[in-house]
Amino acid sequence: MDDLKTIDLPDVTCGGQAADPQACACEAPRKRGRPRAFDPDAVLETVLEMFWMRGFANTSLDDISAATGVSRPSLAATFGDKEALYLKAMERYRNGISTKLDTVLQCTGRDGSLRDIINRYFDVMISSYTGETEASETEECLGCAFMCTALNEAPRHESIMSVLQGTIEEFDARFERFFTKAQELGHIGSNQDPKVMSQMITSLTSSLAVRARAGASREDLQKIVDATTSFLFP
Amino acid sequence: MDDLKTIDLPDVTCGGQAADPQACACEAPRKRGRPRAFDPDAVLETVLEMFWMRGFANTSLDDISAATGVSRPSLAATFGDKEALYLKAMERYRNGISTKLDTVLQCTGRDGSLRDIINRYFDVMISSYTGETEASETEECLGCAFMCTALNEAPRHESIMSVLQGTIEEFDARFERFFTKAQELGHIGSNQDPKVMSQMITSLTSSLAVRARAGASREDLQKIVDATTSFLFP
DNA sequence: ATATTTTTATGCGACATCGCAAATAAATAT
DNA sequence: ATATTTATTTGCGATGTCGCATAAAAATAT
Repeated sequence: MDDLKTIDLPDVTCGGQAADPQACACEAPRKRGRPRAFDPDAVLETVLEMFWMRGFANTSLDDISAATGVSRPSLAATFGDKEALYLKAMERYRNGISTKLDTVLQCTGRDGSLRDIINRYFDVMISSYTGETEASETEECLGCAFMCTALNEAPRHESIMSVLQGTIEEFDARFERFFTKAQELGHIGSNQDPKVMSQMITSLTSSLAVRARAGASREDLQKIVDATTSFLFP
Repeated sequence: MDDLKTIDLPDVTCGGQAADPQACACEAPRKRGRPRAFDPDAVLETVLEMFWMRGFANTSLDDISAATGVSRPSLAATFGDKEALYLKAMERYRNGISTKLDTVLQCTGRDGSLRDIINRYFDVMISSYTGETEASETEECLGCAFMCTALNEAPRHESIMSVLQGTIEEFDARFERFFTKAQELGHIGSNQDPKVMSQMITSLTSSLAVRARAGASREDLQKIVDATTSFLFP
């Protein structure tokens, strides 16, 4: 259970100094004290996987320390307390998805039909939720790392709650922009409401996340998506 | 934060012996040993509220013992370990909702149009998710007690995972039956697919649960429902 | 070389959490 | 009345969890 999936972010390794001191090609002026012995970004990746599968409360700092090889005091010095660490891991997660969606949800002139774009979108999400990126058939039921854990903690952590709200708003806004533009380009009729369309998409997305967590396979989810999209975009 | 909402189940107090020994009107032959000093069903109600707002891992048996006045050994003797207690509380929760849906989702000859029925359904769910049953304006963000907690624990508890799967299947099946019957009665066209319709409803339901947990008000959710239902049932 | 800065290593202490065991209490059966 | 059954009470012990404090290590600045 070590290779969940690698979300490749725009490599911001520097500033956080990589494990190998000289390996960092960028022009960051070496900081003064003892250099870090670990890559914070790699640690966040591991931390994300742990929170994803165990949740916030079930993941102890000792567990994280053991899994990453970074001592607890070092974790605290780098990321802050457990809640801050969780938020940073989730920020990473959301950024990873967000950049993928930036690529997929481009509704310029013609990158295929609207339905194709939406299908590509769901393909990305299904991959993320099932962990079946290419051929890495993981046994685990992933779902959405943020939803599956944040819903549980939201009432107890003001910060998590507000990030949860923000994420939903951001998602809504993204799709409203998308469908508004799609309408301007004539991909959907002027009688349709972009807000309603985006509600359909976000609803289905949350449903996929839940079903994936409950063990639904890529095929199961794909069927649902196909049925819905052929209904919405006939 | 004590009065979340009272899910009134068909009163099965007996068999579990109420607090007042003589108050039990039913013909259950008094059991042999010392009678219970608490009502297991009332305890389950409190336990449900606690798990709902705190999640499984964040709710300790000591917390529950303190909140209910029942000692930990008594809890263990009555309900089993923490996981069993959680499952029983959630079973109670699901039963409460299920019986409400039995009432609401009757698609016989004419109890109003299909759209009215669906609107009644969402009204029940919104009430449940926001806790605003009549005038009990609770500040808390409820969401779905089961979704918000079970998604977090599913990978770690085989039993919770399987109940989660079962709940989803049951929900799907319920709506498929509903729309199939609605189609037979001519409420939706024969060109429409009951399976797709039920997917739309369950998707929107999960979306409402998530949004409610993130702080959406009844009005917020109602807007989304109205927009979607007027799209689906024009 | 020495000082300064930053990270790492080790460990302590307070508290929470759960399972379990033993003693006590309150009812019914004989 | 006595025995039996079931619940309750009390408390111990092992483990997990987190924050913090202190000492050591590895780099740069002067």
